[in-house]
Amino acid sequence: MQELSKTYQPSAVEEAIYKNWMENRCFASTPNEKEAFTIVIPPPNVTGQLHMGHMLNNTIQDVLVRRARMLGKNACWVPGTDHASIATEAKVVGMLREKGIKKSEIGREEFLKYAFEWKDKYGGIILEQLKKLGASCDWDRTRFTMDPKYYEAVIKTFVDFYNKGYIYRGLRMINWDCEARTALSNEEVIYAEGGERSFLYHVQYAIEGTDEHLVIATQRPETIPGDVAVAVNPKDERYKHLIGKKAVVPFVNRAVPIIGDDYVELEFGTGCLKVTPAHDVNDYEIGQRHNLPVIDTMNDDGTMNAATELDWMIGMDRFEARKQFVKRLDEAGLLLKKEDFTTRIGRSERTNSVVEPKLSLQWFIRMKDISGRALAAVENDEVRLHPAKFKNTYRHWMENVKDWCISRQLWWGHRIPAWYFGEGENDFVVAMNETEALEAARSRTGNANLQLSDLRQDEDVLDTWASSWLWPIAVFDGLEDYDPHTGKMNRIPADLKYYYPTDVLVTGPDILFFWVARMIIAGYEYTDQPPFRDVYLTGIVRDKLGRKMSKQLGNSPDPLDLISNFGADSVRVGMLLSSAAGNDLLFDESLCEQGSKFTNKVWNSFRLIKGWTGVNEAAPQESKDAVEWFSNKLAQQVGELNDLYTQFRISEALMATYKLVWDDFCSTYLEIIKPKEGRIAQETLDTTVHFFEQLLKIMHPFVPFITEELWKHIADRKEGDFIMFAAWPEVKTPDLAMLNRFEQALNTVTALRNFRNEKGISMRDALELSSTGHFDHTAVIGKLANVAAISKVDSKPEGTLAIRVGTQELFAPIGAGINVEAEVKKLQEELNYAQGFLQSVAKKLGNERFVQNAKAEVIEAERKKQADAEAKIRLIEEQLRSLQN
RNA sequence: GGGAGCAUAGCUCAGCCGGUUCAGAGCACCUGCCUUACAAGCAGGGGGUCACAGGUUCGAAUCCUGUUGCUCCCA
Repeated sequence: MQELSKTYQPSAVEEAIYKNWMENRCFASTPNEKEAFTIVIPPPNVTGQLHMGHMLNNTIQDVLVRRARMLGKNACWVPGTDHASIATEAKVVGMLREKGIKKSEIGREEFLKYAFEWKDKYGGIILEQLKKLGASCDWDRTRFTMDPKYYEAVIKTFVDFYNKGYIYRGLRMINWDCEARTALSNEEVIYAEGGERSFLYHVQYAIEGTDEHLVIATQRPETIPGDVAVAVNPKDERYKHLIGKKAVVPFVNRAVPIIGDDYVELEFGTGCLKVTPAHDVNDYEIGQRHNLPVIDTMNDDGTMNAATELDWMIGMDRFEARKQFVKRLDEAGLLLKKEDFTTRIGRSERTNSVVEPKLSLQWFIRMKDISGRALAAVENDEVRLHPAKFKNTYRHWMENVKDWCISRQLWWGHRIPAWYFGEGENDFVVAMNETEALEAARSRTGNANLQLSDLRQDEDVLDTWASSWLWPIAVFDGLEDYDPHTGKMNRIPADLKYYYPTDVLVTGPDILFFWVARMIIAGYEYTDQPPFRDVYLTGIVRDKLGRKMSKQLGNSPDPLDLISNFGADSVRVGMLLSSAAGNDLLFDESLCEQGSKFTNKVWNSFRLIKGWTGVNEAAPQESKDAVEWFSNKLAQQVGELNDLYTQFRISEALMATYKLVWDDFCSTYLEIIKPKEGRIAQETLDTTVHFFEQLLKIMHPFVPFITEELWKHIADRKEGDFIMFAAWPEVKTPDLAMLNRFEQALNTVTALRNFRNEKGISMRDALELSSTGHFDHTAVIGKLANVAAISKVDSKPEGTLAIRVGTQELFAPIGAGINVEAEVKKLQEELNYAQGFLQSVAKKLGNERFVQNAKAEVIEAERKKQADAEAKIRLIEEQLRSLQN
């Protein structure tokens, strides 16, 4: 290889390495005799762009997959994309609009053609971007939620659920997006933090047959024409007497009953509530309780309709209608008050349009009926959430789960397999395809002459999540042999059998209900097993000020820019530093800088080792000590790392790796064995290369590129010998006593370095020391602290200064410039502290109850503290005496 | 309105089934070093009443109660 540059240049190697991995099909997985380790990617939106959230999420997945591969498992990471019906349709509609084409004009078929073109053009982008990150996905397995097989699986489950009675079609209050003109699930409605500003209008209604009035309070006066009652709390002394009478709806002049209902809060507004079942969920429920009619005064696009019975209002947008209505109320003297009010306004996640509660005929899944096992699975840790605190959130949602509205008034998606043969609400059949539908319809109607042209398929498509909840199963074609007619699995596909249940799902807590919970439900429904064993919930990537990253704020760096600036390895390290599971990550580019400093450090340690020449001579003592120590340290840290990984403490695992490489290997081990002239004992060199290889392995999941590169260069490799397949270091039991002794030696080194710093003694000048005590690993101390000798003495020699290390002392000759006064002052302070400490320990030990109650080890530890403190005090006092002489 | 969670060094976090793993890590900061792998570096150092107030205990960052502040979820 060529001259090694002084700094690591990621751009020079990353692309070639990824290409090499691909050419050797390193990521491909097929079932074999090995244990499988499977992750399915949370499929990003097909039209999406890679953002920082994807970076974090996919880095974690890649770390887990790469480590599993090194543990000898058959690792399979399945990539893919989600059709994201509402988001994608909105984009395609926008694209067509720019071309001057209206969706309604071109019809369904034509529209879908455009949509697929769009998908083909943009659908692969995000996956290509993941390759830059180093993602080791099995690209051959790339799936899309609208692939023909996947599509069929989704339809199958619909038919199956319908057959099982879990799906029904009904008139319900749903969330309506007037802009996208589609229903939304509860989860797709978002509420601004802290609510939104609005007004509460106090409107006067006459009471029929009397001169009395009542005053209702409402935020939505434009819905007044849809009023069918006025409700008061039956306990409300102010209005009790009105119950049973009738109120007159302003302008419409409809007399509606005044009813009593506990829902009405006495303190809120005026205590009188207008009841408009068509336009408010709570009103709808009140209406149900009191058998009230429903008057729907609004069109699907948010304009008012003829049911308002007010000509001027018909066709007017709901917000304009509100203004006009208020104006007219005011003019009529019926508006008594307009007060500021903060309220929670639901907005569509996709269009930001104010969501309209609307009564609509939609398809629903009875969630309660199917979610029991999914709830239990998380409760009893069959599926483990990391961090576990999300169990609470999960339980709460599952226990209060509502029926799921799964129909969307869109074209891009899986079309609902229901065919209508008549005008009645129940004149439909659900079937896998037209042929089956026709057959079913004929048998239902008893009309054998019924033709396909007499049927019309439901225009709507399914909610995206009603397809992606099958993801962990469908990516393995798991439902191919499921028969929706019998509800039985005819054959379990080989891939499903081998890869499923998958091992880990890595995703954000924001889609815990949207997706994770539903996958668990679907998993049990179709496989009797959970879709995954562990769920790693990442935090949200925010900027360093803690704000969410958004296009509007422009505070989100482009991940690809980051990669080209710092290299993928550095960005990966940057993402994972301080991103504990479930904790938001306050991202800052300086984290990537830290990452590149790390890769650079690794690069340079490689350069150092590569520059050595092995010679056939005995290794010096300190090298032997260092080898023994580092091999124990490595054993200890491998155990620690394994432990951290099992707990999914990925960022801590990274930090442990970082410190092992930087502090222990580079700053300590290499500094000890580093030869003067580049000539090193062959034996030491070989061991060092071995250590380096072990370190490359444990670093590899975090920094795959540089480790693969250095793996090639640190030793001769055969073609096709990749570190990504190298065996993860074995678990060995470290010699803790040895580590401890060495640690003491390093403490001595620190004390001596500190001594040099304080006294201004250069590292170049060797120290001649003496001591009354015993020191282990003196050769190491000698090398790291440049100590010529530690000679044994019976007592402190004249003209020396004592350096305390633990309970021992080293004596150094006093140079010319010792400031006795300052030295005494410092010692005096230390003495005070030590005495105070001794006092507190003595007090503890003097406490009978402590001695009686505390565990033996604890008391023993306190005794040791006491002895150490006493020894220390003696030493300080001696030092003081000798200084003051 | 209901529920959950958090508050430890300037920043990000670990420690939280009570006692030498007890006050810790990384970054930032300060001091001194261009020591032949790396100044993207080396060595050393300072810095926290563990949000506040009570309580339990021989002993509390750790357990309990309350207060304050923040975050998230649900309605």
